[in-house]
Amino acid sequence: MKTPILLSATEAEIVRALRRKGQISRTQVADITGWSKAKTSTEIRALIGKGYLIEYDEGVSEGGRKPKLLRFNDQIGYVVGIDIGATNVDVILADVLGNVLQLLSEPADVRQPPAEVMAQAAALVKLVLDLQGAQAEQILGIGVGVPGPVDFTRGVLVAPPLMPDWENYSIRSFLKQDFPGAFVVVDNDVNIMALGEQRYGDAYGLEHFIFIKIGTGIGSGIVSNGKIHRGSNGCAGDIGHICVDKQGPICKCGNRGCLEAMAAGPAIAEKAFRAAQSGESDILRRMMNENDGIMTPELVSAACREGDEAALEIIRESGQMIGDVLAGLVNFFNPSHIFVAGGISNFGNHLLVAIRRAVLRRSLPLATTFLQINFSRIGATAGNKGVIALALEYLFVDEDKPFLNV
Amino acid sequence: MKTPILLSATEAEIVRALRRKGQISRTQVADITGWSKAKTSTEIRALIGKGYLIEYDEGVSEGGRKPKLLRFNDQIGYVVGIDIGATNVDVILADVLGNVLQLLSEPADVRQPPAEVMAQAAALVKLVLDLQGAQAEQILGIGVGVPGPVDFTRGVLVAPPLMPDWENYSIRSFLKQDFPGAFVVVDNDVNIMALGEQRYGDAYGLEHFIFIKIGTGIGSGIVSNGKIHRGSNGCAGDIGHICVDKQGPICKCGNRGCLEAMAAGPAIAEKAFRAAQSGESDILRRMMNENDGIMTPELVSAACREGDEAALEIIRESGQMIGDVLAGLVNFFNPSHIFVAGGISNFGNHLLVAIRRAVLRRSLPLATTFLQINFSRIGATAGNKGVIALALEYLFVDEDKPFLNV
DNA sequence: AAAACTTTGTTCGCTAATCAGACGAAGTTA
DNA sequence: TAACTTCGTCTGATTAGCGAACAAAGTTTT
Repeated sequence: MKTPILLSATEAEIVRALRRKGQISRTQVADITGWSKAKTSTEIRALIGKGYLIEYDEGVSEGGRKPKLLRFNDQIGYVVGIDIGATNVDVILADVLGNVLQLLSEPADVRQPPAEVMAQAAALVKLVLDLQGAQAEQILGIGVGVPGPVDFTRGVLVAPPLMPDWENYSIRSFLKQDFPGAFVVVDNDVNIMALGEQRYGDAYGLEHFIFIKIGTGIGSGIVSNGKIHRGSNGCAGDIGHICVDKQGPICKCGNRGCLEAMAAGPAIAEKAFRAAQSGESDILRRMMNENDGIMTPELVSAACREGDEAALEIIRESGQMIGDVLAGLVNFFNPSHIFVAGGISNFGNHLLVAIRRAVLRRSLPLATTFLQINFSRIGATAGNKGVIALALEYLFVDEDKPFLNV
Repeated sequence: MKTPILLSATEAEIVRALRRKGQISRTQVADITGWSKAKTSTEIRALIGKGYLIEYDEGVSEGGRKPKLLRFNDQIGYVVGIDIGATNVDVILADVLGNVLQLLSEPADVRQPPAEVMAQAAALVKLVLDLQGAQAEQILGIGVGVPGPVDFTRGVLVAPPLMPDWENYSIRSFLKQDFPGAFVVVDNDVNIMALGEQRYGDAYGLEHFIFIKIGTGIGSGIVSNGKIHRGSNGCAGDIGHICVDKQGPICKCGNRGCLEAMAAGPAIAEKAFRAAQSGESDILRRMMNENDGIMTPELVSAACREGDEAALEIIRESGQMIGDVLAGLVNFFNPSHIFVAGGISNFGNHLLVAIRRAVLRRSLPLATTFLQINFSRIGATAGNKGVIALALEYLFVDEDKPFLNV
């Protein structure tokens, strides 16, 4: 099967309307597009004939005949999302409505050679297919998220710090071997989380926002004028190495005082380790001892919940540094919303309050008056939702506007 | 006359093609659009009939009959640009091809009430009309640049720090009184410089770049995915108050160590003043004495050209601080180019080198490998070109896509 | 419960948009 | 000078798309 599915300009407009509304009647399509009912009707008949749309239900009457509601035909096939994290691979099987049908997650190590990791991912894809009783040929498209900078049009990583072996490795080519009928779209993991938030989260319909993920590293996804801003090399949003303190500790990137080195998970664990050892915090010390002497950000989170002052202070410091950096970005970019996600977001409101306070203190009033800073409520699943959203984004494309050589 | 000129979707496509090429033959239009020659011919005949296009010359033969080249009809009227700076108002009269016909500049003080400044601008517009022997009715559109945050759709300033009286003052309404036939588009001055650079400068066709203006203040215009990024409140690009030193001097915004307060014109003059007084630099002292004891950035610039080490060090410091901030923005935004303009750009290569060095040191390799940082070669005139580009941008609009209530 | 209205979606005839191809005009090349 | 090219127009033929009428399936009024 040829994919992505090419649509004429008229068909593409119907699909756009349908995507916005989820379900739609013929009359609504005519209203939205401005076409005559006649044209609308024949166009939709054609789309149903091709198997892309189906009449699935009757809507409620508004004083007359009930409308027949249309939606995408979930029988035409599946989309797959592959969310490659630093330590895990998630594989999601969904129908073309975006409903998640199967979800598998496995530990994985992206420092391994790309062929191995991708083979693992491909095996998982075959597994979810089996679980669903589906065939590989039924996969229409695959969206892939990777924790590194991506050349979006080529579907290739460029100079990824976490996974140097992946340089110039073509994820698209690999997946094309096992799933020749499917198109493959690859993007950076944080961009994908931002996309997920925009499609299925609180960022729905927003024009300008920043999605920031704080875990082992710190990265961000940027949406400008409603579209993902990837930058000229696909590495936009890499805020982890913005300098917060010229005298700060040396980061693995070689510079001093990077945000990531001072405020992310490892830095938090490091500070907590010292607080535990020095006796500054009994709670942290106890927790660390119960954990074989290993300090983790999760323990700090637990200590916060118990009200441990040292742990709280560590979190506040992180929040302030993150907020200081965000303050500059708010001045520069003027987003309407900032969404915070990642392991660190489990630290709760203390972190958020510290971030907000730092941003408000250092940003211009005009930029902060309507600014909202919140945790992503879909947080941990934003990536999973995003890879599906990415695949669905390119499931139907306007034949007049070719965009990438999938 | 009704303006902006509304075009059907087909007509709009021809206009887009024409804007890209500047001049075009019917056959080229048919090739670009994919329409039949018949349709192309009749559509163009209609546009000529309405007076929007003219056949102005014959092109060179490519082995057969010579094409008749089309372009916009410069007889249909004029566009006006009003570039309001902190200390000057520039008024430009141009034809619809973007050729500057008249240009007047007058000192002005934006701290005056807006009605006065706008009256001055309107008088200048009438003056350029007289000089050209043209009538007010012939003005099709007016592009306005102002040194403050603009709500683009309303054509109104919001919370402008330099010009508080302008809050909620409608530039559009004022100009509509004197020039009821013209549409009015208002934008921030740095956005406009970025637009000028994109249309008439070295940024031609670039997708992602930052235009930074360094003068009394420091501001930037951002282009993402080929379009001006204005942010959710229209104040994106306001990088002058990003913090470079938490222990720095207090800025007029109330915070400490803002980039603007430490690296812009006044800070440079201040440092030079001290160098002159302390005797650290004889050249600066002499120059200041010859200037009635008043130190200005221009004097520092002159001292640099004479090789004064103290002056050069001041410039290097400014460059480094600007570069430090830009480094963060490069990581975040990943532009392909940064263009530097404003009074400070007269300081020459020492400044640029210091900026580049700081950016290269602190930004990620991937983001800097292909990054170019240069002075805007159209620099001082970028704003003038930008206001005309802005007016031309909305001269013809697609009737199906209303965008602003001009 | 029948009659009158409403809304949805299809059918049908007509108009206008648009195409392919022929053609004349105006060049260049052999 | 003849042969070929390219540009733009013109001419039927086709088709896309509209409005209006209509059938289907509701709801509201009487």
